[in-house]
Amino acid sequence: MPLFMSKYTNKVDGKGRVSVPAQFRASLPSGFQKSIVMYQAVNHEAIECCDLLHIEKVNDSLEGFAPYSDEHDEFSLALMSGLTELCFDGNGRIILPQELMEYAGITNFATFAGKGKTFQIWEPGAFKLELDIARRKVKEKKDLLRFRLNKTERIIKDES
Amino acid sequence: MPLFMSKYTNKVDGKGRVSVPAQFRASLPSGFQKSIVMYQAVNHEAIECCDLLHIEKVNDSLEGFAPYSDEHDEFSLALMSGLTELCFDGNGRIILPQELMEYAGITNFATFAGKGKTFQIWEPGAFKLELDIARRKVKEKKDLLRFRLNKTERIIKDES
DNA sequence: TTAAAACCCATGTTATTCCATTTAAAGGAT
DNA sequence: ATCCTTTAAATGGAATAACATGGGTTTTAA
Repeated sequence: MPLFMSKYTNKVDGKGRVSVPAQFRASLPSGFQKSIVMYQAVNHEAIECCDLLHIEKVNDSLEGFAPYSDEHDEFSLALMSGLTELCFDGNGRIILPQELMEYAGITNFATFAGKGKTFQIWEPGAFKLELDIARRKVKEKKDLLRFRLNKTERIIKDES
Repeated sequence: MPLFMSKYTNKVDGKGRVSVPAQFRASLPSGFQKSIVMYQAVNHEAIECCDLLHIEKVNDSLEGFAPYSDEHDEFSLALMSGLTELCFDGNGRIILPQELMEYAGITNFATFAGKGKTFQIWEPGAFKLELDIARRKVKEKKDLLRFRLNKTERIIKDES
C-alpha cells in the first residue's frame, strides 16, 4: 500500500487552484487517481484529504447501524455531507473550496503534509507551529507507540 | 458505487422548481437517472431522497417480516405510501411537492445534503442547526463506528 | 376552461479544459 | 564535483463547456 509522506508547499493562484504534489497523486490507489476527497480535519484548523476508496469503506461501515436508527442518521449526515470530491485538471491541480480555505486560513500558499493513509493541507505558518507541538508531544509520549506486524508481514508469516 | 456526498444550497423559484445538484444526478445508478424518490425523513423535518433501485431494496427487505404480520403491514404502509417519484425536467430540476415543502419548512432556498446512499433536502437554517447537533453527537459516540471490510476486500479475502 | 405540469430556449455565472511558460529535478558527460 | 542536457513538475492565462436560473409556450388532466 502506497503511503502519503513528506511535505510540500505550493502556490494557490487567484482562482484557488493548487497543484497536488505529484508524489501524492502517485500514491492514490489504482482506479482512484482522478480525484481526492477532503473535509475539515477534526482536531485542527486544516483540511484532511483521502481517496474515494477510503470513503467507500466509511460508508460501508455505516451499514453496521440499522438504516433508520438515530446513529445511522447522525453519522451519515455528519460524515458524508461535509465531504467534497475534487477532480484533478490536466496538470494535477484542484480548486480549493472557499469554505475549506477559510476554515484552514489558507490564502496564497498551502502546505501538503503526508500522514500515511491520509494527508492534510495547512496554511504554511500554522503548519510550522503545529509540527513543533506535535514533535514535542511525541518526545514526551514516545514510549506509547508499539510496533505491530503489518499486513505484508502477516502474510509472509502465514506462508512460512 | 457512486455516493451522495457534500452539500449544496439552491434556489427554489416561484413555481417550486429546484435544480438537483448535478453531482447528485451523476451519482444515480445507470438506468435510474430520470427521477428520484422522496419522502418525509423519519427523524427530522427534512425531505429524504433516494433512487428507485434503493426503494426496490427496501421493499425486498420487507420480506423479512411474515407476509401478514403486523410489522409487515405497518412498515409497508408507512414506508411505501409516503413515497413520491419526481422526474427531472430538461435542466435537471424537479418540482417540490407542496406537502413536503411545508413539512421541511422550505420556502426560497433548499439545502441538499449527501448521506451516502441517500440525500436530504433541508431548509438552510434548519440544516445548519442540525449539522451542528449531528457533529456533536458523532464526537460523543465516535467509538460506535466500527470499520468493516468493504466489498472489494471481502472478494479478495474469499479468493485467498 | 383553467391550473398545473412538462417542455423549450435564453442568460449569467462558475467550473473545466487546453495551451504556453516557468521552475525544478534528474541524468550524463566533461 | 561542475556544467550542460533532458525530463518532469508547477504555474499562469485564455478559451470552452457545464451548470443553475429565469421566463415563456405548449400540453395534460381535472
